[in-house]
Amino acid sequence: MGTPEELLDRTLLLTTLLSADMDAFSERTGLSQARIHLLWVLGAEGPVTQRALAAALGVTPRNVTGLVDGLERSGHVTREPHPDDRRALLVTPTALGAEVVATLTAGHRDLADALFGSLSAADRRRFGAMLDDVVASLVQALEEQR
Amino acid sequence: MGTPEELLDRTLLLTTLLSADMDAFSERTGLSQARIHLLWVLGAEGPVTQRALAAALGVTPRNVTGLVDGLERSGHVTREPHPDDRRALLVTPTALGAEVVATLTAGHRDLADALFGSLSAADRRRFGAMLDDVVASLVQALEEQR
DNA sequence: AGAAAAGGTGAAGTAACTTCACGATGAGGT
DNA sequence: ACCTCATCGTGAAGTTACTTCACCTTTTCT
Repeated sequence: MGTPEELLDRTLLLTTLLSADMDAFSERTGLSQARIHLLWVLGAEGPVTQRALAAALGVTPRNVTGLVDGLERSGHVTREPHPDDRRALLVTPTALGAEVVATLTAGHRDLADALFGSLSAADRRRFGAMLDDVVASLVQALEEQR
Repeated sequence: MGTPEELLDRTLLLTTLLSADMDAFSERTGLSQARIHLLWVLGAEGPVTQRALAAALGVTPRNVTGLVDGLERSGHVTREPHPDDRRALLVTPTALGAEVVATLTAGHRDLADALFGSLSAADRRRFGAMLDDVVASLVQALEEQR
């Protein structure tokens, strides 16, 4: 109990569970992970160009075209002309899209409370500090192997 | 600093980084995530039927057929007849496949050490305990919302 | 022996990705 | 003004990971 590998496995278990949580949301809304992710970014950044979305999502611009196509069909976003640049389009959430975003952020908050709300402030600080260390180690490990 | 939401965000960052690490491995080996996952299970369980793989991976048996097709083409596994059941096939790693599995488990160990090796035993225990609590909370949250 | 269940695959379809080519617009230098 | 070059989005074509449904073969159960 408490070996590095056990900790890693438990962390990986956590990631699978988190992804299960997202899948549940996905099922409830009928939206794919990719489209939810796009809406999430849209909620954080407000109306943006597809190019910006591609950068934020880490995918090619061409792929964003397809995702926006789907979200437009399902009535979650619209493509508005960019006021200053006639090449660009501003992807904008509709009322329905904004509603999903609101549900999304509410779910995020609820999940955070469910997971960490019961911890004492001191424990949260300790956990956060350790998490930071782990993240830093991981970033370093990633850079080294490249 | 240290609010539940910040902790969740940092945890999500950790999952992103872990997935980046897997992507890096994927790139190095030229194998997709799905095929690596299959090989990983194969490494843990030894030669098994496709049915068993489907259950372990949480996908349909039909999908496993396709994944094994790919791994067979790339020379990582073979389909051996099952000694007791002529319907079934035993997916078996080749020498190349076994090598990838070995690299995989070595990478897993190295990553665990890189992330948690520098922590004191007491810290590891504390972190593990908190991780357990968080996982338990998450499991409960998942059950409630269903 | 006969029915039902289990193992694997063909066929067909969806979604998320990619690269490459191309048309339209914007921006900078001369 | 003009030409070049970068940038925004999309059509075309292809890959991979998935799904469901139908089907054949073999095992298992009564």
